[in-house]
Amino acid sequence: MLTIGQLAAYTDVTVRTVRHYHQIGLLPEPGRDASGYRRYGAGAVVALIKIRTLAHAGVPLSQIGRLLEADEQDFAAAIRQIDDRLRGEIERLRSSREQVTRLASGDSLVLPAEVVGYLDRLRKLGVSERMLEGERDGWILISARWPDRIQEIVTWKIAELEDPRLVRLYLILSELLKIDGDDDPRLEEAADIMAELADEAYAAGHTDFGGPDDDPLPFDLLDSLADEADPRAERLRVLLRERGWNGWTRLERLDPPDRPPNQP
Amino acid sequence: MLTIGQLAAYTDVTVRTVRHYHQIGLLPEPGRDASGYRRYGAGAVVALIKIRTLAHAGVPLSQIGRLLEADEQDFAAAIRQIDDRLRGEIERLRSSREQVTRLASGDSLVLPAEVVGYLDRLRKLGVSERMLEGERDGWILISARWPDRIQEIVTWKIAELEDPRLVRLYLILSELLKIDGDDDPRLEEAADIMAELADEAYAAGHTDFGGPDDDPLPFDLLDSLADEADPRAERLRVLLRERGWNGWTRLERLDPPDRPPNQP
DNA sequence: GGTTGACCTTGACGTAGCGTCAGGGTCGCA
DNA sequence: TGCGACCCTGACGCTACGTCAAGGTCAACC
Repeated sequence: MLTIGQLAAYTDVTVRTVRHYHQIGLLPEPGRDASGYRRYGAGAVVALIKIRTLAHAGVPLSQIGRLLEADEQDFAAAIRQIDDRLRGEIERLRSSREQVTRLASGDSLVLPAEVVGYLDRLRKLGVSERMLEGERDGWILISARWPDRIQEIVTWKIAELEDPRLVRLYLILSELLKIDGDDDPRLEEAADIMAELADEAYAAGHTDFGGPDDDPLPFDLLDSLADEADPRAERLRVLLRERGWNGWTRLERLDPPDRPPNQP
Repeated sequence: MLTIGQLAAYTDVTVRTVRHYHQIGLLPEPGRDASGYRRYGAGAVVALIKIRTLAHAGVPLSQIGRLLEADEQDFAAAIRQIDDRLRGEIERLRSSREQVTRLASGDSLVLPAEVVGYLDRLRKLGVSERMLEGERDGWILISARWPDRIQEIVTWKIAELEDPRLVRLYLILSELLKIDGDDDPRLEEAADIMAELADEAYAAGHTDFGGPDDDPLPFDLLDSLADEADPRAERLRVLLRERGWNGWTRLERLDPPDRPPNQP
């Protein structure tokens, strides 16, 4: 006859685990010896091994009791179900792991590799770290909303960087973020560039500025992300309104144009 | 500005989760509007996405805070650690799943396929289901103790089945289990066969009857498993002692032989 | 025969990451 | 003016045990 410790050691579980199984009625309480110690026979070892095997496979303890008493058909069905759960769980972990391996550097935090490439590109162009942090946060929002289209979007953004005016825009904003002045003339230059680019795109018939669907929330979020990062973002929006464009990360043509604008 | 429900929907977590992250200080409490509702900006969305990504990857919430503030080096180290954990977890689940797929039939409950084959073999020889259940339990003990040697052991047991006397022994025991009689003469015949086989093996120089190591516990367990299954097992042990053999699943030569034995 | 250390007993609280009421107040719309 | 869908705090529940606490027991050693 075994003590609880010997039983636990033999079946490679903890003593607490055995007692827990008693508590929930999964393993029957054995008889006691003269001093009140539990004494186990071989049957308990077998029962505990069965329980342990199923529990280790992720079967909820609440199901194991029924499972061990089920007939072959029910058992097989339950096993299939458990296997499905396991497969799903493995898949979930596998994809999590994929995500995590992308987190090797701070830059790629929760961002797909494509976006990291884009950010690196900006960095090489001379965009400041401060600006890059803002970009990064923006891309986090974008990646969260359109995880499937992220490659397409990045490709498009990279192509846009061919235009030196856009690069200039980035560098201006980058510079402005470094200083504190509230009315730097370069803010106007930035607005000029943005409006100019928007005008051209509009003329070329591109109407879906900035995004592939109709949900305005992501764009509002991107806008307010900029606002939270720097108060001058709002000033820039005002300048853009003066030039006939509403919004910020997704520009909308103001029709009829209201320049000068009525600021509320 | 978003309400907590909108934030949760956008980041694909539950409202309760957001509140939980506030509680443990992982996500800062935002400002409140006039009626006490929490109002979130875009920064909160970004922060929550970061948290969610790490949490989903299995990073403990208690580490996520530090992780998000760590520098690139610490971050990379932590990520490696997390990746290791994930890999281990996946491996564990994968092996669990392997185990579970073996559980397709009741027979194979927690038993490797080789053993199931052996049990099938016994069944075809005409061994009763009652007897098979006992065998099954015994093999569970054996598989638990020598998982690596199970193939070897099964192979050896299958080879032994070539001897018609052993088959006869199984069938006798099988028959005896079906009836209730306490002193069937076939019990003596069984003991005769067992002693005869043991004598031959002893003469041939096989000293490790029944098992590949010196730990007596598994054999004691196997013996008492038989005792628990049927009280006549003890009677059989007595008969074996009379024939010069001690034990049951692992026979030991009594030297000097003490026949007739002194029963206590 | 006393002491020590490893075991056993019950009981109860702690853990992680939320889910799920309960008992309220609020918003927006017909 | 209601109604349903939100929001608030507080608190208990869940899984599968881990981990004290406060005792009793066993075996060995001095």
